[in-house]
Amino acid sequence: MRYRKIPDESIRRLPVYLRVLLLVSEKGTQNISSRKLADLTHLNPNKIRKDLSYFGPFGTPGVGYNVAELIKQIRAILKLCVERKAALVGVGKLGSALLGYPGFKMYGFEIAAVFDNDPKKIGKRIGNITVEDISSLGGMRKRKINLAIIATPARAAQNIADKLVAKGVNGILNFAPCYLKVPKKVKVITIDIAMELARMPYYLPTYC
Amino acid sequence: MRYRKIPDESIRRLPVYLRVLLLVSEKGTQNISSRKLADLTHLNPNKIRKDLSYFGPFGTPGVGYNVAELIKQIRAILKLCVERKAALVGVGKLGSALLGYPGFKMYGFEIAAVFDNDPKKIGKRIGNITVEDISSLGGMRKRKINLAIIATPARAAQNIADKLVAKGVNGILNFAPCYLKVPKKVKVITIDIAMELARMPYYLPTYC
DNA sequence: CTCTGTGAAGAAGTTCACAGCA
DNA sequence: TGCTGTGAACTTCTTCACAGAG
Repeated sequence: MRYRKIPDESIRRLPVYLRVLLLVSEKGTQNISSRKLADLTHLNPNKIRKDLSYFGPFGTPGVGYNVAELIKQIRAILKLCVERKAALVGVGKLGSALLGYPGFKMYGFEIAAVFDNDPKKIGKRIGNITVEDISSLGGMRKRKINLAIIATPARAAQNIADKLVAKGVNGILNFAPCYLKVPKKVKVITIDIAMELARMPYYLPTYC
Repeated sequence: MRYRKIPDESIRRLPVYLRVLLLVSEKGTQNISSRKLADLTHLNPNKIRKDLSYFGPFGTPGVGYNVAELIKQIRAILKLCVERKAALVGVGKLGSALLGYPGFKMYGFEIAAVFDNDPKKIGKRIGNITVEDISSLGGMRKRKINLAIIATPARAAQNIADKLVAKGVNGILNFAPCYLKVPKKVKVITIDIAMELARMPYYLPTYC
């Protein structure tokens, strides 16, 4: 495989592959073909082979991919092979939901600290985590937290992002409906829930 | 403007434009240029003009776009000009958070019914809505609900999607981490929160 | 002058089609 | 035979660059 620029879209799909691979792995499946993977993900098998080929020849012609091996490889590509600690900022309804969200574990994420600015919430224990004052964002480096999840109102998000970046965070999952300005080295992924829903009616047959 | 296939990516950006237009509209701004819109959205001004030009010549050379007019036009394109009612299925932590989420209103969405299968939750009042038994999904058509939000565990999602489609729902916002098989006429948008986070480490400088 | 609208060029992403290995 | 890996073709999306309107 010669070097080529790897499409962001391919990176976006790797977690999809990982999810179904973990699923079939639990069922004891040893090998899986790109066609079977395509069935399970509803993607094109050519696309899947191409995506994987950017990183190496992981498969065996005539056989397919070894499930355990491919899981290991995708985890390595995505750098999921170490446990990652994230700070959650904002313990409103959405923040609380994320705190209890079981899905993060499968990719090796742990919410290791929780912050809010509401005095009524600070000091409160949720599960086995104590809500800290947002002004005490320090100690992130010491606690090896370099990811953060922002679940605050939009008006607070930029200010919090600035503070997080200053404290060494270099990846932010942002649920606030706004654009966050950060240094180039910091990666922001924004999930704007209402905005996702907003484009739905366009695809519906309903007239206006 | 001659007919061309409109990129899905352009549709995806229309709600972004709408959001910032509503924002500047509140501040009393009358007109806005593609360059200013680009500043506010962090997108390329050429791209913005191109996106809008697929639907008509909304701007005035030398002046820009009339904010109120463009808001009206984008709402029409996205078919957001009527109030849309959605059913929420699954009143766990995430479902509850979505029920109280204020962001839907700005695009004209209302959660008009809530369903769960937990007897402890059925009949309970949350805000001014009563949780209904999931087996009584009927009456959706009568209540003019044709959108649904699935916030259940993955194992339940497909079954619920089937029922929703049978009851006339033709747009589903799915938070369960799984692929939903639905008829072609039904539009599904899946938000897999953990999966979004899963591709973050790839972009970080951290070694594995 | 400023700013839109748009054909044309360029970049990115997908699919095809097949050589070659098991 | 079955399946991977991959150049090449194709499609989709983005950016450029500029004519023309205000």
